Formats: sequence, structure tokens, C-alpha cells
Amino acid sequence: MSKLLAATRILPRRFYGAETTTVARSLIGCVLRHGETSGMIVETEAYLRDGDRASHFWRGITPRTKVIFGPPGHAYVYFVYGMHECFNVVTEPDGVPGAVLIRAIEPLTGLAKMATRRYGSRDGIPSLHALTNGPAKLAEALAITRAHNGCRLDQGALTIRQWRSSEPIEIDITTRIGVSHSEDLPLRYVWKLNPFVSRQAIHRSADPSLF
DNA sequence: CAATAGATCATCT
DNA sequence: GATGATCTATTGC
Repeated sequence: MSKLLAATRILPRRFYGAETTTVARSLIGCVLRHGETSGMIVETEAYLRDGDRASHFWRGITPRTKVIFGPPGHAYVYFVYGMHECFNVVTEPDGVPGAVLIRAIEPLTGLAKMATRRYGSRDGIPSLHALTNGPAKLAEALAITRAHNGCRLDQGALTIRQWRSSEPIEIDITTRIGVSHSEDLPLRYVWKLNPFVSRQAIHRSADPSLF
């Protein structure tokens, strides 16, 4: 076991029972690990109970959203676009819905395995950051599937660990990616200037030279 | 670099 | 029957 992983400790269940926005922000800098593969969380999005039409659960409990209404600290994994799976953590107390989508990680261990899962046995990967800079990309790289839906994150093969960073992490808050409702809510948390985020936290402008 | 098309199916109306 | 918390390849400037 590497020193890197030995220095981490699994987040307790109560960590996830807090407000969804707090959990989303606090997860930045933590380590998501599945077996030999792991990465540092650099980008998250909060999905809320109140006033958030972009969430999967704003209409209430369905077979798919059932786990989101359950106790915190469990995985919510959903399938979209006929081919992609994305990983969330369930937040808020039991009975209160809330979820945080993990949008990007910085690869830490098991790089070769991740590359094989993403690109097969062909040699050479496009780039390191392209390995895990998107919710469906990191799920594939870490082999997180719908089979993990509802599993606990404080025990078993799929865990999230705290990381003692020597320096405080600078976090940018932006609107969320790819949503077509509640687009203006500032619920995306990105590690400022980290090259492994899915998109820069830079605003778009008609004049790119302004940036 | 930016914009767009196509892949492809579970979920809910 | 429409839509989607996406990704990749391709086209266009």
C-alpha cells in the first residue's frame, strides 16, 4: 500500500448527512477509491430538494430515485444517454433527498487499469486528464456501475477518504453543466485552476482576449 | 478552437 | 414517445 493511501481515512457516514451544498464543497480534495484505482475529487455538483428542477428527484420517489430518499453516505448511480453511468453520493438525513454528482477526479493510483477500462488494450491514451475529467469518464475508469447503486461508501470496495491537504483548497462556484432546468443556480464546485476539472471555471465571452 | 451529430436505452409521461 | 446531470468523432473557421 502506498504512503499516499495510508495517509487517508474513510469519511464517516455522518459526513454525508449534512446539507448537500456543504457536502459538495467538502468533497473537493477527498479521494474516491474503488479497489486499486483511485483519484482525488476536483469537481462536484449539488442537486437539491427545494427549487431545483434539474434534479432527478424533484418529482418525488420513483424506483430510480428511491435511494436518494434513503440514508446518507450511499451511492446513487444512474444510467443516461443509452450508454453512460454517473456516480453520486446521497446526502441529507434519512427521508430527505439530496445528491452530489462527482464530475471529475485527478487520477492517483491504478492508472494503467483505468486506461484499459477506458480505452481497451490499445496503447497510448489521448491525454492524462481526459481519463477522468467527466462524470461518465471517471465512472468508467473506476469501474463504477449501476451494480453499486445503493451501496455504502464507508465500507466495502467503494469508499471516499479524507485527505489532509497542506494548503487550503481554492474553490470556484459556477452554474452546473448540461442541465436544462434551474440553469442559473450556482451549485457546481471546482478546484480552482486544477487541470483535471471537466471544464475551466472561466466564463465565456464574446471576446476571448478579455481573458 | 467551436459547434454539431450520432450513438443508444432506461425512465417516466 | 420524448428526453436525458454524456462522450466521441467530425466538420468548419
